[in-house]
Amino acid sequence: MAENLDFIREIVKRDTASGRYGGRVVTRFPPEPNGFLHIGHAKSICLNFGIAREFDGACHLRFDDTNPETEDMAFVESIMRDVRWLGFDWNGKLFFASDYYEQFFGFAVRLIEAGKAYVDSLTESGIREYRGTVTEPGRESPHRNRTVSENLDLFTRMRAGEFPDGAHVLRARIDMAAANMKLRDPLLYRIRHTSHYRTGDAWCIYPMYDFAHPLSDAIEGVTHSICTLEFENNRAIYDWLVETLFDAPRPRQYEFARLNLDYAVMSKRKLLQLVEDDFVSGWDDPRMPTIAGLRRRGYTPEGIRDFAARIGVDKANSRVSMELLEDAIRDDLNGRCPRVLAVLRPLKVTITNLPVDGIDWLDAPLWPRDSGRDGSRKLALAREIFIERTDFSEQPPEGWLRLSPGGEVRLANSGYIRCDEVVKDPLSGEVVELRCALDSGEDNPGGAGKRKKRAAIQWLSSAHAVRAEVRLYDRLCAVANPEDVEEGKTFKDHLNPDSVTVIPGALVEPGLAGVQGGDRFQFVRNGYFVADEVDSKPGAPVFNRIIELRDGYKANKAAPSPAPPAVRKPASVRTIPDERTRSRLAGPAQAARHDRFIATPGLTAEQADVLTSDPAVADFFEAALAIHPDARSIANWVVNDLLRELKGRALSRLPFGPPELAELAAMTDRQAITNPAARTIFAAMMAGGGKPAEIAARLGLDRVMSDSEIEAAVDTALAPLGEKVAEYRAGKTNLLGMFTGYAMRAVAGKADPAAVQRILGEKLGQA
RNA sequence: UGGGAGGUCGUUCAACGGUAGGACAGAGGCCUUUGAAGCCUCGAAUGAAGGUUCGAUCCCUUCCCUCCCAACCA
Repeated sequence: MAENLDFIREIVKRDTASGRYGGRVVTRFPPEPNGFLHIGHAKSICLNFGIAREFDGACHLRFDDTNPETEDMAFVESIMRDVRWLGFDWNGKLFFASDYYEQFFGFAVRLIEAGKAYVDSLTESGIREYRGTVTEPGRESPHRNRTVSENLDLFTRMRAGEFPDGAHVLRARIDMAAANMKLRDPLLYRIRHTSHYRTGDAWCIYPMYDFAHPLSDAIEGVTHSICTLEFENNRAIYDWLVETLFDAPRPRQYEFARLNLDYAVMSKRKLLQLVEDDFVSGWDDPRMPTIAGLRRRGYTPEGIRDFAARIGVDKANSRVSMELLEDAIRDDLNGRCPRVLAVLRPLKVTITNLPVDGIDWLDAPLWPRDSGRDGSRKLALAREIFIERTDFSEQPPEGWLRLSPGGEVRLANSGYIRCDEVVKDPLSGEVVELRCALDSGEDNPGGAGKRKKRAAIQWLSSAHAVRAEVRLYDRLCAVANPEDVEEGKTFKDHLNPDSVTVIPGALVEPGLAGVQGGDRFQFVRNGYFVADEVDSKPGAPVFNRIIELRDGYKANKAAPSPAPPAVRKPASVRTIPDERTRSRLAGPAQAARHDRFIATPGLTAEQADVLTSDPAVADFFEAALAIHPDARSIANWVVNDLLRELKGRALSRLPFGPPELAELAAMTDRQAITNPAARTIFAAMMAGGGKPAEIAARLGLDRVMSDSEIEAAVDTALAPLGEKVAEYRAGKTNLLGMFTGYAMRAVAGKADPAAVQRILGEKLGQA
């Protein structure tokens, strides 16, 4: 397994090690069957199924089908196909939220019976009004305090179909004033007199995502429920439900950043628009970022999985550049595609020194030399051939390695041709034929020098080449971030009008006439191509360009990309305790205390702010200060160390009090213990309480090393680092930090850092 | 403006208090019967300010910036 795990795998690993779920790891991929999967889902699939695979667990495929209005069996099937194609298997763990409807109903009834859910009869807009806003608390619905029996009666009748859509909803009774809007009595059930693609008309009430999802996870024994960032606020509901309805160990939700790709749109809504407006040929159009589209485009599951691995998993919103995907795909294709010749835009070349009827059969390897793979096919070389129109230039730019009037170029797998004559259409002036002479192609060994460096171009005998349709694809969008559109425009205004180029008259080797849909090749110098699954027919091949080859020439000649817009760095702001700070203080007593702290020698204004932000913290500080009257020292402990630990718990539940902290500070200040030792002791106090002096004695931290002891320790630490020490002495002075780290570990907190550094400096100074 | 989550080379991910590293992209070079592939070299970052520490990308504080949340969608 990889050295550096992403934060989710880190959690899974920790849970596995601690036996939290008895060593079980169960993830799930839970799509709603209302559309096609896209590359963003692939990230999630690779994550969920990948974790299951790596930790010897299971990943369930569960269809989150709780909305009868949008879902369909066809989507279920396409999703299953796509997951399998990507190379994952749910091993029979196939589930549908709709199979849990009866259980869901039972859980809802339990919630009602416990007084934790109620039937609300407000209208949709009424509910919205009562919910409040992000800055104002909501108000309780007039129906919030219905009796249990009334709720039960209403809910049962909702199910029985006695009410029209929208008449009632079931809501969790949580907190209408919660700062987290999601917690303001979230809806659990709504009435929908609509047939469901699986349950038909059996139900007319349907559970909401926030209800169905956590329950499904818990029912299936999911351990790690991994979803995208936009569900962070929903986690509170998730936890509330699994905690009130299920026993430990409960599933936990973790969120990661969804994938955004440059030059692509990823939302189902937008993708649907592209299909409906006929901008693309369908969900599997080779330009679509759907799995079906990528498959038809010729992308490989291996390449996509490699891409998913390369982008990693994190919580930072990001937009991955297309190049990363393309590189992963190209990398995979490079190892698996035989090389063949194709001429996309043919230009006739007559080789004047070849006989009219003569044919040379050349042996041409299918794989590049460095691949180590064997295999070849015969290539016919005749008097009339075609080369790529773009491989000839009448007025070649500097550095041109291809053909030009009077110049020569190598024919792939053959010799050199020299362009003796350019034939043009008298009317249009277009070049229609080149008349060239072929020579053996050998350099003059030891002779008048080697030939000039030349390209080796693709070509095809006109009598043997087979016509093929070739489709070249470019990015769908003209801008990197189509989600970010200016006022009055939509993403459709930024679509690339030239995202596909069809070349009906391309030429390929005769061996490609009978390709099967899905066969992939590298057309030398033109890129990787796949025979189209749908349109390619025996005798009439159709190829999609999967991806171009990297092109050093084009890259060189490309216009320099415009400098990214300068990001304005925010001006730095100095913190000054001001009126705003004071207004945050809870009442005049705190304000008075704030004044007093500011006036206390050794305390900074900033510390005074922090100390008074919570009266309990201020109390703690003052109590400790009374025992060890060094304001600076106590404040540092409280502000830096105590506050950090307090993030997870209340001050009242601290396993020690102000006297212990004061004692710790005092011991440190009178140098009875070293600073590092004090920190170790603090950690021990946090873990289990106790007196600092006793802990110090127990851990052997109650004495400070002598210089000779430190020297011995430093020697030991430095011993295996000879190479690094040499580098240091050679001038790599930033290694000092590393040496200090090793040395500090060696003295285990029993030495004064200053002394360690002094001795270290002496040792390192010695040659 | 309430709550939540984020901010490391151009991009993306590492570094879990101890040498800021990889990949993609970029520049230069080697090699080459693919201007491919491969190989080598180089440039390039911790949002800001304070604080704690021998030492801070990492811990504390404040500020700035970005994203998410007020569907009977998921």
